[in-house]
Amino acid sequence: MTPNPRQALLLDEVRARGSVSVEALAEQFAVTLQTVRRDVKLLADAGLLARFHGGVRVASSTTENIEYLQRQLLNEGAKQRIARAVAALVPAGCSLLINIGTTTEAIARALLHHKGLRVITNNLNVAAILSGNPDCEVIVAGGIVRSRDRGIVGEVTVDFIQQFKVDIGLIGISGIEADGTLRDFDYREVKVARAILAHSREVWVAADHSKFNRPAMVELARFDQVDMLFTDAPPPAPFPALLAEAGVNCVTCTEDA
Amino acid sequence: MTPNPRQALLLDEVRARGSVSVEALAEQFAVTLQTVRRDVKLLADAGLLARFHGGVRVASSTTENIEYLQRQLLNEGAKQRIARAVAALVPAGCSLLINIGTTTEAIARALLHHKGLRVITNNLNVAAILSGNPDCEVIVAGGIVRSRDRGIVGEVTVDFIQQFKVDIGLIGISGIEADGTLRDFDYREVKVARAILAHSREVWVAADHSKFNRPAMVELARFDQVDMLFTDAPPPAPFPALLAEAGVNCVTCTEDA
DNA sequence: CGTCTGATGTTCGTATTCGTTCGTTTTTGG
DNA sequence: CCAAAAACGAACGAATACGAACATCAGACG
Repeated sequence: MTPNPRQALLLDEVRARGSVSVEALAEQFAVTLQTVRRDVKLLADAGLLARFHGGVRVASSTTENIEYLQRQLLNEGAKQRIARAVAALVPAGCSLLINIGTTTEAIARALLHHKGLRVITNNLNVAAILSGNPDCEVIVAGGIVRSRDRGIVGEVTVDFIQQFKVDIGLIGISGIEADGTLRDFDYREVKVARAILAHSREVWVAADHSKFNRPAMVELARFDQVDMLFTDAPPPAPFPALLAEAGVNCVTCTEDA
Repeated sequence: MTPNPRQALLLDEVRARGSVSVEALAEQFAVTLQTVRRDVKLLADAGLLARFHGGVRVASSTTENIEYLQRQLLNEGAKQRIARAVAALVPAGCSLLINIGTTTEAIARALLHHKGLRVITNNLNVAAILSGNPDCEVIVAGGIVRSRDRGIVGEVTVDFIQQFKVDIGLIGISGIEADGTLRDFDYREVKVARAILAHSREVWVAADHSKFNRPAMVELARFDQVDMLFTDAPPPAPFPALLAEAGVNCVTCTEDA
């Protein structure tokens, strides 16, 4: 027989939240744990989901890359709050450029039910997540896939992005230094990010509080190139002054928003 | 067929609500469960609805991922056998072009532990799967992502692929007709597949037995362009003769291999 | 008026799904 | 390294859904 609607919803749920416990799924669908396990086994056997002890996650994150998985779990709550805040401000029908980062992936999940978006990305995970939104045109940039985080980088990628001009450029960032510079570790990724900055009418940056004062090698941009900054806790000094001076609109999504 | 007015209303109802239980439909139209089942069977056989145990939902037009889920569960065993056979013949360190299809995804999983591969693909799932292999350089083609199966298609994609020349072009296929033509449903995907054919030194086709004599719209290639064909059951007549004539090396992976 | 045909209701045997229980495996915490 | 706790998977049974066969009824048609 054809797949159960519950199984389809389960798949959606996992894709929307990244990873869910068996227990949470059982409660949500009002069935026993055993039934959830049966559904989950079916979907996992088909390669649509990946199981782990205690729960299940999207198959696209089935990497053996421990480091990346850890990063993904880090500050999960904060990322989701930031993602919701960003999604709330993205109007229907606009065009976006989204780059690499665990935060931007959370944002992609939060955009799953937006209408009429056009998204260009160099992040394989973002593309996979948003392809689940039938009302969203997803364009993926070509190039070499980094196994570390499934980002797409390289000369070709930059060239590809330069064909477009979008409403909002949405970038995650590795570090924000006290001199008002946004920085990242990989210069290839920085090249892509710069291309995104140059081809967006507005630039939004998403960064949880751990990124402030975190050193990173390659300079990506300065505050005055940024229009909005989303974070989960008030930035420490001297950032508020710097942000104000540069005219950055800073959105802080605290715990109880 | 004479479209019963009740059946038309039933169809409307299901489309409006996404999915409805048989019981609810019986109550709504004041008929017995059995009658609803008869209607539902009729409409499902006509491909207008999809049934599941306990109810019915809209056919995959609105929720396309369901259809994909179904396809992925279909012939799972056969796909895995084919995938293993293909993987066994792929030498270490070679370059591959892999296109869209559930079978090619199974192949990607079977290639997870190969060494030194270089893979170019227009399939987001293949790219995601193989990015888990640290010993594999994955290059993804840029372009528009089809939400249906996460394939990447479009002019840009074709251009992108034409930059390369690889050892093996690996393509999945929708239908193989008795006149020796390989066919697919989407002409955009066919354009990509043709580019792959043209830029591979060798062409391998993977197709489970259900693809033989399955009609599809757009001609992709002819047997004489193919070097190897992988399938899970001996091809019916007249295919063996055609394959031999065209010089195609046919690998059959039967149940107990 | 009788019969035929097609649609619907009824009954019953079969198949599927889901919850429960219990033994096994994995994880965790000392 | 061992033991407790949690999670998993297999097996069984109850509830439910399904489909086939047969009965019933209404309208068509000679």
